[in-house]
Amino acid sequence: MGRGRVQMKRIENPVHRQVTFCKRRAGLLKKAKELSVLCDAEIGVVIFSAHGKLYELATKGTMQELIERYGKYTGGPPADEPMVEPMQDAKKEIEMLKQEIEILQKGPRWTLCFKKSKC
Amino acid sequence: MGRGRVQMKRIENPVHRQVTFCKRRAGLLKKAKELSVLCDAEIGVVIFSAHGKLYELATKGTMQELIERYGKYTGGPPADEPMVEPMQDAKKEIEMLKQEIEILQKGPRWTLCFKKSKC
DNA sequence: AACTATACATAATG
DNA sequence: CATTATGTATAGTT
Repeated sequence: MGRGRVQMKRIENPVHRQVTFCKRRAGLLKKAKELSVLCDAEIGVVIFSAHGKLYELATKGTMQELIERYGKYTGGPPADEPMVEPMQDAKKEIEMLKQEIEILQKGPRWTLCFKKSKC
Repeated sequence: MGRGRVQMKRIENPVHRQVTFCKRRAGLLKKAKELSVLCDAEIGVVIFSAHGKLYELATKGTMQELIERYGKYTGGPPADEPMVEPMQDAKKEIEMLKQEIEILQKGPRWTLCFKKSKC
């Protein structure tokens, strides 16, 4: 990619991470669309950001239809799985958010503020 | 890409199309995994080839879990179970922390500010 | 967000 | 399947 190599690990700087998320998300969806058109495939992409916002793409029909097709392919109606211990997840999330706040507060003010970003 | 440009239309030559499908499918899944790791996102990709074969990727948990999450997000919580007391507190705290992060991120209304000091 | 320098993906070959 | 020439994606910068 751009300048210098990229470590395949979570980007710690929140601003940097957010910018990368926007750019790469756009790139990924574009690639998915291309693959679908070039090779006549039906593709669905679902992305939940770290903060739980949903981004999606379904290249033919709707995501619902694709999910149905997926369900049929993998074998029948999905059995309800017991949720992972929600409380544990919550605590984990709280920790991460606190950490992020700390980074934001410490962090230098170098970046740009995209006030009306689509991301 | 490689040599020469690529028309964004279905590749007619079946052999060529199949090769491209394999390569780009691998590339797409790799990109998805990278985005997930770098930006801490939960991503699901479902690909049905032109001949109906399924390829999939879920970066956290299973595809089923992701589909469930998708359903909840888009359809709203159908029938919420009563939350346990500490769970409610946790949710509340998460909300507050997220709000704080948002304020911190959007905070200073700027233009360009490359200095580490306030502008 | 626009720009630029590079790393990467990949179409065409071998 | 390995190589390689080129077009893209995108990290860092401003």
